[in-house]
Amino acid sequence: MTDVALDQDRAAGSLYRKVAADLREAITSGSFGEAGRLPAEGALAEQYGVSRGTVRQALAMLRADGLVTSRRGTRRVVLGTARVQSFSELLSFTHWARSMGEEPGGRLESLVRRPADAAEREHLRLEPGTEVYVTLRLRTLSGTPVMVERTVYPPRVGELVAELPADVVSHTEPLREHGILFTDADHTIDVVAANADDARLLGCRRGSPLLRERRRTTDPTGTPVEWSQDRYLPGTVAFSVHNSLAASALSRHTRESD
Amino acid sequence: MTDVALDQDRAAGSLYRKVAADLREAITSGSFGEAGRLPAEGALAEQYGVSRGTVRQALAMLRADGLVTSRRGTRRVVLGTARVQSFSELLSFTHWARSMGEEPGGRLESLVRRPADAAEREHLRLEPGTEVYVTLRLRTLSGTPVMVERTVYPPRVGELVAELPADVVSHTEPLREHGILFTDADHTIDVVAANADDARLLGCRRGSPLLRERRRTTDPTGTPVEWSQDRYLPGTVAFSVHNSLAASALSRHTRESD
DNA sequence: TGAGCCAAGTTGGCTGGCCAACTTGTGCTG
DNA sequence: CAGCACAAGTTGGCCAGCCAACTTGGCTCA
Repeated sequence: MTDVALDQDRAAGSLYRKVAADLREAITSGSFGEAGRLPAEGALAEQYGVSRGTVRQALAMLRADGLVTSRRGTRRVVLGTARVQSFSELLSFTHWARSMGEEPGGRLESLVRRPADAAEREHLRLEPGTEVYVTLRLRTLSGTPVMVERTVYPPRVGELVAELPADVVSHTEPLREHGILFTDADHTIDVVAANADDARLLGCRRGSPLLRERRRTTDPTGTPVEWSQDRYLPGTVAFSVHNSLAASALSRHTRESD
Repeated sequence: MTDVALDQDRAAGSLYRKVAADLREAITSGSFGEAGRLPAEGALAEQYGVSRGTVRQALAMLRADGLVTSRRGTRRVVLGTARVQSFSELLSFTHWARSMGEEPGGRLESLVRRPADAAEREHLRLEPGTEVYVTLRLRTLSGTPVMVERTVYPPRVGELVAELPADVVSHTEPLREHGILFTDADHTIDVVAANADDARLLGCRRGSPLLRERRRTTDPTGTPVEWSQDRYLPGTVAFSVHNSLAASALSRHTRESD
């Protein structure tokens, strides 16, 4: 809460991220009370030794995460002290599992290289005839199977994935070290019936319902780096979203439109 | 794209919203090409006759919606021309259905008033002994049932809902006219089995899978105004989310934690 | 006592400016 | 011809200031 707190590298680089991280911690630890009020922007600015604009930038992040309200004329109010997962926890099964204290596992069932079909070319923005790498992995939490993951990689990424040992837990971490960055993702969530492979791997009956998440991930340049389809056993996970008039990131659509 | 475009009340109030709305339309109509580049911030600022800061505020919205990238050193790149639904389309079944050209319908199955249980008090932040209004509604798209909606309202809101005719299609619209505003929502999405009521109303078998969305909505002050549980027939809808390192709003968690 | 006015406090919005970090293309050099 | 250095262009970030819109609580007045 003091200037000293900013000296710690609690967040990368920019001032407003540090302020946001500090405020986030203060909020979730209950410093302002459950439905309490935040100090005024001006007071925070003085406290952190930054301009009001920087404080507003930090508060906008907390606003988007649903931690605080923001309303002209009144101090900001603490909405909830619930922990908010970071982006990477959503993107990486491994990272997510570890942040919950569970032990993530993964077993590569198959990895094939073949020409991309029309849908894959569309999603990964590839030229006709381009080859893709397709993986099928069973994912476990503390030993119990929870998810089947089918991922299609473009050549540049797939070549690196193919080099990885079959028992490597995380794919995204070694990819990051090779300069493949994951910065944006579009997710679609619905329900499907388990096929024969799903049933065999997850130990459920064929036709039993699975929670499906389809995801296209891109790097900072907007180039697709992965197109994945994950199928979860019901009861193991749920997806949670916050949106607001101020900053929305969620939409709902019918099956046909995708 | 010109100053003239800003004269139209395409968006409420603030300049940056108008700029954002205009750019959004230009992008989705393909003015910059599928994976084309946007003009520089400075050029846009001059074009719209606003400061660069205002343009940046507008672009931040498009960034959060996943329409454009943003990367230091390079012009912004168009990520996708896919239409992005507005917040209200997510919040209101009625609004959402109409935006797709479908005819939304709703039939009130029951409305009871009773003391809130522990979970309801928790979600709506009510004092022990407070009474809530609980509705059960069957929702249809162009006549076919797609969703069962169970909503719990706090007294202030429930009193208004109870006054509405049983066949009114939209609840949120009349509520807005009475000063009840919906500005923030937390959603949780998972799979459940249909119970007897679900099966009867939706015409499916008992135990068959449904896509469940639980939602707590708050007004600008952070006061909860509704707690709802919607159960969709599989294949009728999917939920779609965009997130990015820059502005994330999504998280994933296990069943136990909620 | 109750209603309404009013002033202080607070956030929303916008401007103009400055510098740093990064990308890209150009042109030079070995 | 390959590779490197460099400059121009662009976005990220931060600041200081100003005004408008709105909320709240206290005060006044009937």
